Amino acid sequence: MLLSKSAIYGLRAALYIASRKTDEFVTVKQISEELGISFHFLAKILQSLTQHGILRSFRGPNGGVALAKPATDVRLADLLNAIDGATMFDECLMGLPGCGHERPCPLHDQWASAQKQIKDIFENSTLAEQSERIQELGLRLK
Amino acid sequence: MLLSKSAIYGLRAALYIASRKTDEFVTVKQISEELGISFHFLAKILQSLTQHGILRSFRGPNGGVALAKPATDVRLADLLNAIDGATMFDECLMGLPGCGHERPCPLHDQWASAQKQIKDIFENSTLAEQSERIQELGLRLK
DNA sequence: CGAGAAAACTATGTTACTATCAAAAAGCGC
DNA sequence: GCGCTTTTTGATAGTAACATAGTTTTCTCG
Repeated sequence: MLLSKSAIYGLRAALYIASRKTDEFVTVKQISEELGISFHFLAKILQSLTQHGILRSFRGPNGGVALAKPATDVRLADLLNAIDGATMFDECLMGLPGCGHERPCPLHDQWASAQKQIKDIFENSTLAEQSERIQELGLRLK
Repeated sequence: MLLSKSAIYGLRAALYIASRKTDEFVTVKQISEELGISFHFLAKILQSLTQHGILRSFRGPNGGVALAKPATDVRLADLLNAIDGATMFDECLMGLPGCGHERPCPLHDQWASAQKQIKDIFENSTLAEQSERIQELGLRLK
């Protein structure tokens, strides 16, 4: 699996929040029910998004979570980074330390190309763009 | 990590064997020492390659493992398949069941493109080609 | 045939990820 | 202030991947 479950859940939840197009807070419970994700598990994931300044949260009645900044300012890569820390975008396919242009592994060149393409998916797209697409095309998060 | 440790070790070991350009048997111990991989762990991986008809093995003195068929007939994808079974080449990036052209997830199209490129790396290259490159360019397996 | 060498098999331990639960802290409204 | 709601935090299991150790089986060669 390319992404961890945590990353996938966090991604879907963030897209769900952004697609609502409102600043109102949503409860974690509602998100978990809408997307079919374990409430407690999701709560912990969203918590780390909050700590990384991607979401803001309020407790108590009418509380919940919301985006901490405009959806145009949140790249998908930021989400993955906040959730899983180091990603596989820069790792050698064969796990060799110090693999690079000077001391390449056998698959280095081909992998570098594919790697760039994957990297671009997450670095060149924002929550805003994606939620736009979701609403226009009626894409699913579940 | 895109590939599991098992897959990486198996890949490197297979390339090592193919690069020797001889039909003589190599011991698992020698491979494990040359590549810096745990002997027992590697033995288990090579065992499954043997069971899938990619390697052949002999016990006892002068025993060891060798390719079961010409290196030109072994695609890298065959190795991954034998080691890990189902790969991530056909999975949805967001883990949604039934994600496809009709009911796509938000990232489906972009991912499908990157996915194809990765798939090609493993399906369109054989042990023969890669070991050729390794010897010509002096690439490293460790 | 017996000794040694090597793969094959079985078992155990370690770590990280996934998932769930329970309690605490914080905020809202009456 | 009190009770309710909701996030936050900490603790606890289950599971799979990673790693190591030991034992058994099979083969070769003297």
